Amino acid sequence: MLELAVLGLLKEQPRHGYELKKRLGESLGFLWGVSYGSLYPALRRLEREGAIESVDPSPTLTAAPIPTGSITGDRAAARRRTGARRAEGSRRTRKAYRITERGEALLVELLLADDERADDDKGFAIRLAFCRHAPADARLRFLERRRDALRERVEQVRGSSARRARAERPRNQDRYLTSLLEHRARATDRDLEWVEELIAAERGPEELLGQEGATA
Amino acid sequence: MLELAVLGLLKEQPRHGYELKKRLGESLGFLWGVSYGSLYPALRRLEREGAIESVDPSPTLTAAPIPTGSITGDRAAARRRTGARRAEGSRRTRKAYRITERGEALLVELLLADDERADDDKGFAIRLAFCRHAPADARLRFLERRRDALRERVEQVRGSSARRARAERPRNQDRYLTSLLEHRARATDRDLEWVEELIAAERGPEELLGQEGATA
DNA sequence: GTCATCATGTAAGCCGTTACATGATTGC
DNA sequence: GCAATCATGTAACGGCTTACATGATGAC
Repeated sequence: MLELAVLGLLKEQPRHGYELKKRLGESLGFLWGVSYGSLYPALRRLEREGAIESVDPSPTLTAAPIPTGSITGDRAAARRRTGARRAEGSRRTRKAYRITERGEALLVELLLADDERADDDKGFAIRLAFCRHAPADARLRFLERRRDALRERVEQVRGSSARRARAERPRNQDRYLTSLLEHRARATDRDLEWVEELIAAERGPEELLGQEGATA
Repeated sequence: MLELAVLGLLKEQPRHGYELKKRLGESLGFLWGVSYGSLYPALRRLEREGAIESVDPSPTLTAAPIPTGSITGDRAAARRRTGARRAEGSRRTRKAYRITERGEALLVELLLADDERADDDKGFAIRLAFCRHAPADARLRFLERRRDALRERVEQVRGSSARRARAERPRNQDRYLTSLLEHRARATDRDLEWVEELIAAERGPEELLGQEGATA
């Protein structure tokens, strides 16, 4: 999840850890709080796997022809000050990363991965927030998968209610669980409608948004 | 969370681990999957803390006058077979627990604890499913707390949308995040309404449910 | 020169998971 | 006597958190 978010943000532009955390907090703060204790290890992990690479230090570049050496402008300023981060010395000061081709593949893979979180509300929300960085077809599959999961859930909740109605007519002293079940059923129905709208918009953007067409 | 659920179920009646897991899976399976790997350690933890106690083995009882020696009936049968679980030998066969007074206090405490999960949807759902085992006043405070958290969230989401509208008019290529925010705002509004209904029902059960009044 | 902020990292811990090991009871 | 299932437990790991340690830079 964290890795997906990192890759998503790095696809926009190279950034360093601190900035990533700030960005994450700004856009997803309401459903997620990332901490350094997980962010930095994640960055090293991703670098080890070749999904991202440290930008700036040397001419050993594996990937594409992106103009090296300017992250935001103040990156260049920082170099002027410190002397290119001491060329190779004691490390410290900011370390920016850029996404690689492997990273872009990983982004799609993570978006479509069906770990436990695939059917999880929060997991879906986070994925959705970053799915714009994935190609259109992956995005569509992602949404359809969610739709299917929700449909299944609707069935399930219905079954569950039915079972309860049958079995627990005697000791039915828990109106809380009942109410929870009902509320969840309604919420799931709405989630489903929403996702179906998203899918429709994905397929025929012409009439549903005047802003712009397909992104990828 | 797990401990809360365990205490809740044990308040109904004494049970052993395996049974607890089954019950948990039945009633909350749709939002939770408990595993032995966490259940059994939790039981030992709770026993160590004096929140629950092993039922049956000896006449060293700390708590109330509950008829010892019959958990479901087949408990007695099991004893007949194995010889009172070998009195004190190699342990094995079922080990049932009963909630203590300390445990009942802990149940209330956990219900009202404001750890991170207090403002968390899933956390609330699980608590709600078991809050019927808490006294009425604790239940009411629990619901009010949730209501307040949701109200705050509504504000927050509104603020967030406003900030986005102001700041990101230029590079607004993410209709996904926008849609997510809107959907969440609506969902939160509905959650709030729902909780307010629960609170109303809690306060004046007369007209809202014909089944039974306050439980505790 | 010192304080706030930017920036990177480590260590310990929490709360759960899966996978595995083992034993007892029941039904056939 | 053998399989299914009931029943209890351990080990290793996962992903994330908090708290802590440290260092660089810029403002005053």
